[in-house]
Amino acid sequence: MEKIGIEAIKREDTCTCTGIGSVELMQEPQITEEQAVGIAEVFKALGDPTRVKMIYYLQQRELCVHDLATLLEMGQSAVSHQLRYLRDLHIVKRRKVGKTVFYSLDDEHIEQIFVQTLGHLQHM
Amino acid sequence: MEKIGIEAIKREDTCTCTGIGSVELMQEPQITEEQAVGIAEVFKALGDPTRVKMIYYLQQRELCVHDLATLLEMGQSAVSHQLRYLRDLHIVKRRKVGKTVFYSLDDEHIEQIFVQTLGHLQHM
DNA sequence: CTTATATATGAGCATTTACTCATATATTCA
DNA sequence: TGAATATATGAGTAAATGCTCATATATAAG
Repeated sequence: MEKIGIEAIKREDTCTCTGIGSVELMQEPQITEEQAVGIAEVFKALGDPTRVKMIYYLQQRELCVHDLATLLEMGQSAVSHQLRYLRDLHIVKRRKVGKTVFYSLDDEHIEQIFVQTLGHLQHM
Repeated sequence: MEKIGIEAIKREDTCTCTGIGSVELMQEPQITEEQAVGIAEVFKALGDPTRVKMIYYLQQRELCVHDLATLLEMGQSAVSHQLRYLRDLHIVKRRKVGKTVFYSLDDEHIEQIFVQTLGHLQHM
């Protein structure tokens, strides 16, 4: 992942762009790789049409796997795999009642991010 | 993409989960495939560590391709490809000065989504 | 015009993703 | 206990992704 190449060295020697050394002026707290990966992980979880629909529906009400599959017009297995993915990220949680497993949103922050973004996108 | 299979038919016939027909009670405006794809597209654009860093830096100041490559410790080509991707989504815009091309954020909504999400993630 | 520099882009490739299929597990009911 | 149902999961696969490498384009300087 990390790469130190000819390109990096060449880069240092040549361009100063504005001539004011804009990179050096970048003094605000730099973002770390871990932070960037963590932020990207959350956005990535919301970055798929199937998961967008899932979260959209679950934001309205708790739903079992079967009903989600019906709403999404998808196979049970595919839905279950996606729910597993979202559960690993603590975005959804399970509630088991007999044979049935009900899913709901597990993170208020994610929910707010989702709803706020929906609001933003309506004005675009 | 659309699939009408044995699974879908079987599903209709059996489970009612709570027995109150929770799917039928889902009467709020359903999300369309196009809407879900559009929403997912935006989140997906923010769902990569490289692009997260890019947007983080560009949210602070306008930067040329070269300086971005230096900050990201990445090759010029990779950075240019990602900028192209973000530009196609109107998330960043170009400003050309001689040989140099400066990039900055192009969408106030995306910027707000990004910053608000960063705020949320700090409290998790 | 020629050379150097800044950026853009097409092709190729390894990895990741999102599904399907088959099957495992868990629970209810006869 | 055995059959039926609801969900979970591992393996396999086609498509998407994010990079590298080579090269094209655009501009400036000599």
